[in-house]
Amino acid sequence: MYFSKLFIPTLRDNPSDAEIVSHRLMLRGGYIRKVAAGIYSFLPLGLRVLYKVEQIIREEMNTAGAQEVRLPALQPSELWEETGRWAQYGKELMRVKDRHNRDFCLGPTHEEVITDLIRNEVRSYKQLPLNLYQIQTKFRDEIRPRFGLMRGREFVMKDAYSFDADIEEAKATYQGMYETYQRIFKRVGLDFRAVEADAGMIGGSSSHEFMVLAETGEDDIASCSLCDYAANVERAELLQLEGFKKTDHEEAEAMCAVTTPGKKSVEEVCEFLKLEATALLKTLLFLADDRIVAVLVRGDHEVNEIKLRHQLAVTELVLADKETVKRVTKGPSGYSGPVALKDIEILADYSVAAMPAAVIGANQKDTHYIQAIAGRDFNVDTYADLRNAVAGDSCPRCREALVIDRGIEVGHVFMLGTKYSEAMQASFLDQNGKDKPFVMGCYGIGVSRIMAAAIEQNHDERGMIWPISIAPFAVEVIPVQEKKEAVLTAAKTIYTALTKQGIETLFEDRKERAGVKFNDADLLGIPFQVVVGQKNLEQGLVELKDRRTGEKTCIPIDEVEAFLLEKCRCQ
RNA sequence: CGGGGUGUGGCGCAGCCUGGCAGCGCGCCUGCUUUGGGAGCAGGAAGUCGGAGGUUCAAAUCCUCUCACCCCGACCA
Repeated sequence: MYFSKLFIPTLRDNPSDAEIVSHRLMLRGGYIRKVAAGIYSFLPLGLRVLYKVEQIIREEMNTAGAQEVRLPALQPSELWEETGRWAQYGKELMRVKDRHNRDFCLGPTHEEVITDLIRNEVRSYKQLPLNLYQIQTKFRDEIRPRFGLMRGREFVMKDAYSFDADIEEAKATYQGMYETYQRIFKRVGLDFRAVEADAGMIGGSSSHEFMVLAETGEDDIASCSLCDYAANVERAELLQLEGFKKTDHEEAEAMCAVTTPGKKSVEEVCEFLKLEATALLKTLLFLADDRIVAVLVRGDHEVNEIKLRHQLAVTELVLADKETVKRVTKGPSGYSGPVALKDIEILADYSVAAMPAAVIGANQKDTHYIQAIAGRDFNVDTYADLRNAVAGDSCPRCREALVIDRGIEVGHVFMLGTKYSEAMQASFLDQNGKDKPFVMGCYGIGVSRIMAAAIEQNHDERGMIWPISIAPFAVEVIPVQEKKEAVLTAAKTIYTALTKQGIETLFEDRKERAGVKFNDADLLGIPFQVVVGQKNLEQGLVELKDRRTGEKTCIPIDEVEAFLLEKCRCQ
């Protein structure tokens, strides 16, 4: 392709509304343009990358025996009512009405539609197993779309759904998809890690996320420094600490009140009392379905609402508002503590049991208690794993220390079981003529997010550096001093030869100065640049630049083709 | 949803406090020169100052409302 013919509107300055590097570079390089918050147009270069990623996914999914379909983005509310998710999905679901005032939504995911399809068409175990996938635009009205393609309201996703006759087969399918995902992300050229995850809104029994390691990631991943355990922190199980002996209440000092004027937050109280956050106990009130519970965690820990939700077996869980706090604790918010909470259930994280004596809120303005001891000064109904893992916590497998990394979720596989098939009465007849619900799995990949993740992991101060498997072009041929007939002819010859070899090549034919071409080439991040210039050409040489290493080598002009063929093949 | 910030030619910004001809850099168009890392000179086109209302002789500037976008948070006491 000729550069001058392609629509590549590059920008010299950084756009003011792009913060993270992938967003900035995609805008600058003319890959995408914003239409509204979280909604983007893909320009020719961006679309080429998107297609590259899609193609890799297709090839691997097909190899794994999955079949591509295309389900509608526009979906009737009835299907969602069947699973209860019309109500459950909340504001994130983009809802629309047709002219007859009937409710529809723009699909954020397709469990309902696919299950409806299968229950209508599949009757017998002989038609199983079945694994269908699609690559399609999804719609989610995110609370806060951000970071360009990272979290959009409209984005491209590959979603697959598997149907098996029993749990064992479904597990094998799940395992197969897990391995397929490993291959996909490897081919795409990402440094990633598969981690245990919570199933969230999709539901199901087990799930794994595929995380691209990057500082700008929105998730925290806990992984063991010794064994291969890795999990999203919202999922990572924490063990009850062993070997702790409860302080002898008789010998311990009695609890007493101290004045802490205006000190509400953990930091303020710590600073005022000259204590570490580990000596404090936070008391949080939650509205869990229709009851109120109190949760205690150490000052430096955070309550994990997902774990709490599982522990309480409730669907709705929100932190209590200030009014509720006042009513229940009879004290102002900021000074809540467990002592006076006689009538409500009190849960505490395992780590609380290991605290000898703690500072707690006194349910009175400007007052905290010190030397408070669980079991003596206040009651704890249940100890459980209720907090997020932090660096240094023990690995649940081998007890070594966990480390925390940031990650971008690019894939997620779920073992759904019969959640959707039962809710929607999707069943088949087994060998014995018995009616059984399908055992399902579902498998998602954020296709457009992969683009962003790839840039987050592959860039320098000059621009993007695409892995060759998803680069919009493999090679860019750049003639300089192109007024000279020989230079232009030589460059064109190389371009034609490379293209003939099936190497996707961009020909920089613009009438720009060399500096402009070089800078734009580096910005666009095409893996190899072939620079054709007068001086080298006189000696039968051209310059080859590796965008990643910045290394420049002069090679004989008639070896360029073979050289690049080799490079493109082995990368 | 709460907090903070920003809207001025295509892009990046100044001007606003203290009201008085709408500016700068880059880009764009024409011409000449230049040509291996974002050229020089000359000429030129291009802006309802996010929108609505108000105050005023006069509003980008002051007031009110509103919309959009970005960042932080998601009630972590």
